[in-house]
Amino acid sequence: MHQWSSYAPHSAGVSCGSCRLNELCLPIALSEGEMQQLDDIVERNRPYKKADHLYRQHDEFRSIFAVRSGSFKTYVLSSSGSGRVTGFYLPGEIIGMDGIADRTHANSAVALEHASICEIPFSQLESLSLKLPSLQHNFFSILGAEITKDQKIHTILSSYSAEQRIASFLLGVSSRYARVGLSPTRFHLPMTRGDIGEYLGLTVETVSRLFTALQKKGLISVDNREIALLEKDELRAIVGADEF
Amino acid sequence: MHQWSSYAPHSAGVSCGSCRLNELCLPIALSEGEMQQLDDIVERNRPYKKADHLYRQHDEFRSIFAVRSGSFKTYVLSSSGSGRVTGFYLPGEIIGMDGIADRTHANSAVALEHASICEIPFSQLESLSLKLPSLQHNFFSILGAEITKDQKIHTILSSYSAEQRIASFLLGVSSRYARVGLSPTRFHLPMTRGDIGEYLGLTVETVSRLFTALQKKGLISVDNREIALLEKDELRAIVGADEF
DNA sequence: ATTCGATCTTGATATAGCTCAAAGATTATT
DNA sequence: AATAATCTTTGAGCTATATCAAGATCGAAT
Repeated sequence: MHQWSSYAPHSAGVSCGSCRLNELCLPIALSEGEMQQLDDIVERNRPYKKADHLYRQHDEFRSIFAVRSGSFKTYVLSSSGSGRVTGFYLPGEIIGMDGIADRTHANSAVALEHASICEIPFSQLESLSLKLPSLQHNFFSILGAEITKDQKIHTILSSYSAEQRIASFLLGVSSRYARVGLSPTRFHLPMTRGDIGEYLGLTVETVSRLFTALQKKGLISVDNREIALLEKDELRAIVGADEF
Repeated sequence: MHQWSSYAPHSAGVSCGSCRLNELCLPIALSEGEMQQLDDIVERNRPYKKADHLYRQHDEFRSIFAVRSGSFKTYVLSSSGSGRVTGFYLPGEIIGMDGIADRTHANSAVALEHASICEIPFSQLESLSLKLPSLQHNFFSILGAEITKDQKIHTILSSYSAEQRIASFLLGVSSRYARVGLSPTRFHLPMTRGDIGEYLGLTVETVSRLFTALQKKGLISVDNREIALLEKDELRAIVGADEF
């Protein structure tokens, strides 16, 4: 499946136990012994370059992947050829659950920048989950979180204005960066305006215009893909009270 | 949580083993002994009347539910009070997975008509899944299918025209009815045009107009909520080659 | 360093679907 | 059976966002 470079597969001495993301990932609340068993099935592949695919639509589903560094987008190709982005995955997040149900990936996943992942072969994860109740529980929670996230996007797409979508998107990225200890107010967007548009059901032009508009209102500052959230409360107000 | 009428809880002699939906539900491919163990944790509550809630947004998550008969919708209330429908659930489908991640339901679920369900307490399902590999496997698949379904709606909402959304919706309902052995070409819609609109990100008026338009084109026939799909291939063509 | 392709911005115009409005049909309630 | 409430349809006009177009900027590759 993967071509191995001279890169040592288990380079950087990385293990779940030593990973700074282990409290956000599959091993949450696992004992040391349990984590070791999980570690034994995790494959730490070579890093991915920008535009490398993790898997492609219709590929056989074999593993789920935890993003260790960098970022990915998932997308589907419509018959007309134009893709639609279905998700963005940042460090500490899990990709590939779209293949569980029918053993075939429903999306393609591609790196947006240099990135590294932990590959967890699904059949081994299933077996181990039978032995480690906390692991089974964690994995159920991760699947549940993906469901909740997707349903939230459903609400966003079915009822939010373009401005609300963009505000909601920026706040979402902000809290996802915060989760892994990065700044919630200044961050780099790894995806293009076009990607954001496809994800939110808007055109590139609308995304660009709204970035400009929010900047003119003083709510954010935009320097190409460097974003600063200057007035989070006002962004929240745009989205509507409930969120974030 | 539930008020018990004089209705006998395990009425109708129903068990997973005797349920005509067991090949579409949690017990797929379970041995007789395994099915019996699952049966022991399933609670078959009194039927629900139209507008009865199965659970409400923010309720503590305790169980998932399999629809035995009738149908439900799930929805969220926005701060502005207007609800947005997040899903419809027909016989043989599972509701409540929106509560797994943070132990609190993200949606409300309400019966669209007289309906009955099987309640499966989640903690018992987790315990039993540790003992029955096939059950764990099935539940992973069901969660995965929910994820795949939600991502498909994402694509629909982010890129389809109103006509494509309606065509896709009707074809989707059709195949869901077919799955439980009902006619894929003539069926009753349990939800209002307004519900469909909220679900698809359209207004009632647009939904109504498109039903009329598709009828005028001869692709469907509409008699209030009785729908007949007359030209499935043309509906598929509207949606775009790939689907259904 | 230069070039080429990709990405981003901004403007002008078009349109799909929304909003407002009102009447008709269906379903629930007394 | 009558009444009320909800749901559905249809029309007319409006607006948010798409489309089309053209420059400007960025960044990867030579």
